[in-house]
Amino acid sequence: MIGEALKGHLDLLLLAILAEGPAHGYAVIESLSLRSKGLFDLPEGTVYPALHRLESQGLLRSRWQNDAPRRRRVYELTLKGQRALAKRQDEWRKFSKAVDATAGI
Amino acid sequence: MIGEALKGHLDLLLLAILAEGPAHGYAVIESLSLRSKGLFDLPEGTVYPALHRLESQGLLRSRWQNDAPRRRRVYELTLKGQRALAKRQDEWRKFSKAVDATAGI
DNA sequence: TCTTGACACCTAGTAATACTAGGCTTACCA
DNA sequence: TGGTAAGCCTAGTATTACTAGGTGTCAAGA
Repeated sequence: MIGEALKGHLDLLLLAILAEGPAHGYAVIESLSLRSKGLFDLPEGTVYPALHRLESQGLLRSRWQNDAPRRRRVYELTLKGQRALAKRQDEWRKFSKAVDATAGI
Repeated sequence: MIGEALKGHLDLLLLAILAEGPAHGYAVIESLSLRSKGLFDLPEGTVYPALHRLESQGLLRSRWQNDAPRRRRVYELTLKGQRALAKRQDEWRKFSKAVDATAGI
């Protein structure tokens, strides 16, 4: 339902969720839905590849958790990821302010 | 400098600019830059195809202006475009609110 | 026992879209 | 007369979210 709107902002959301503590993919999806009150109800095919991308960029680190009832890959922010989050939050503030100003919001 | 952030929101910006009155492409580009204080400094290759797309969707109507010193294609909102703008403004408000809530802004 | 559904992960391919990089013409000014 | 700004255009590219499939485990109910 959100169409193309999310493009370029998903990374910010994922990093922000994981800034509150390590979590596995499925939990991230639920947090996104919860915090956005259902607006960001993202399919797994969106979130998992994005997490892989962020990890390959060094913004996240993951490990397999074997003591859980089911196998889970738990992600957490790296230092680089924390810095990237701060930068993206700042960019988002500027961006949304500029859209507001331009679109007459 | 805005990268992928704009994806899915450009239409809103263009419709909002043209809601203030008819304008030609080049002027739209300048208005965008001005209103966003330089953040939305978009290349022509971004704006012209987008205007064509909006026109093909029936949200804009264009006519060639021949009395100007140079030939210009002047765009204006259709009724459908006005309704689309209102809808997209509403979507943007919800979207940006949800990002704020999710990203800890 | 069998089946359903939630949990939990994955990937190949698709569609949409902003942008790059070119090209064209006309007017104006030094 | 040569350059620059105004003004338009499009073919191709890269990125990215999503679709649509797949795998397997576990718990609860029929």
